[in-house]
Amino acid sequence: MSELSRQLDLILRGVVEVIQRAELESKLTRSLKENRPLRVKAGFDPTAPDLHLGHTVLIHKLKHFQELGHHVIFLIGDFTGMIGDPTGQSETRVALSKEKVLENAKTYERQIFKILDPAKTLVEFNSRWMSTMTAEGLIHLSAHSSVARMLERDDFHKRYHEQKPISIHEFMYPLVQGYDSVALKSDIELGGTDQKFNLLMGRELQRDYGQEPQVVITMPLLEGTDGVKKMSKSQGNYIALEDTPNDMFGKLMSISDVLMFRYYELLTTEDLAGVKAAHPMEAKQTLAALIVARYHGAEAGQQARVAFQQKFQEREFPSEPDVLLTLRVGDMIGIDLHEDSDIRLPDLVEKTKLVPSKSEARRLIIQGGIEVDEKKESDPNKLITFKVNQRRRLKIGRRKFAIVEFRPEAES
RNA sequence: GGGCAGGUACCCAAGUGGCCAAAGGGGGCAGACUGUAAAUCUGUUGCCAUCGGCUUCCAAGGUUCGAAUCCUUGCCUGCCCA
Repeated sequence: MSELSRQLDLILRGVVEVIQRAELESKLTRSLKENRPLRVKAGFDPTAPDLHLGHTVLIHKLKHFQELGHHVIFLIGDFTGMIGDPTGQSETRVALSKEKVLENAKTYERQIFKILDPAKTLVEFNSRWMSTMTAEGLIHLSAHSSVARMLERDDFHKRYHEQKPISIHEFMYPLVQGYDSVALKSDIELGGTDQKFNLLMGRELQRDYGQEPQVVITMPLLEGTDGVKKMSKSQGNYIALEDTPNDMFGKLMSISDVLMFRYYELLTTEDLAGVKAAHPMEAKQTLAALIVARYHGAEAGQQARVAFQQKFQEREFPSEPDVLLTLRVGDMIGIDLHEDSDIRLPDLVEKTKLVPSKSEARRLIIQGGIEVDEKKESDPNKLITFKVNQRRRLKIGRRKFAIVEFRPEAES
């Protein structure tokens, strides 16, 4: 197998689309002949510091390029982050302070370097060239595209037809992202399929600025834990790389069986036929353990698996409760320091802060979602009695646990 | 600048003077069930409370015994015309 086809093989694995395939081949050929690595760019928004599994689809593809000896550029869109990606029209994003961006960038680096080789990765910020661009420059840049062109973009198009607001500044987003490719002279840009428009804008701008246009490679979007919408911070359906092992494991266990195969396909190199043959629950636990192990180490993967089995399959009280609550005299009714003191059950549940309001606590009790010391309590007027220094174990709903103790004397 | 249509709970969306804490759907939560925090079914989903009370329908005023609903002003969004 020639070096060219070996590289193509790895590069094309799992991709959705390459624009243009022929250009990719000629770039690779030239790169090999001149021994000049290609510049491969992928951009990320620093609005929240958490990377999630959805991002790793892209990062893994970057990793492939890195293994083939190309230059990988991890672009942090600190400037574009201030514009706010037009997807999800509701909330206006808060402008990030410089310190916050730097802080987020640090977090990013820590996370991506679990996959990428730090020595071979160039981390860039697009504020480097964008924050010094003059208003004149910006207007010149915006002259490179048209409103009609912008409205071709699917989400703009939809919003326009649904009579939903589109702000002018949102049109700037693709332009700035495209200009990043000009500034970085990138040969290839990677992105999710939803980024296709922005990625293509890079090609157009590069052409306008007299550069050879980049090759665009799109990767599938990973569905979030709900199995429908793409994984994203704003949807709350994400699994962050820095989730605790137990959280990560639990979230992975909550995905549907169908979604499990998708995750296997995009996030692991496991043999898919073997996965389908296995028992679904076993397969899901294996997947969860595998992914936890990658970001937290092999041992953490095993531990998370054991903890999960303990907490959910056998429904045991976990070794680490979510909350440790200490009751004081003021919390109790019928106080007698030498004997027992009582507290109303809804008050007790509410005080753990694991429930948003007392009404909610009351509902949970009536619906049978509360256990005190392994015993279901469904009377909302029930008084729970505590002896001095007594500890009780409280289970709230399916997966919240608290230990409550009554200490009349303040300590420390 | 002018004309028109809108702004309802976490989201979408019904409601055009009392029967409205506000239909329906989604999402969330709980229970049952299960191989799982999958799927399915059932219940529940403003706050406080024992009956009952309190604060909500963009905001501020007003009309009325009574307003999500009518009026005024303002803010926001979309469309059309300039």
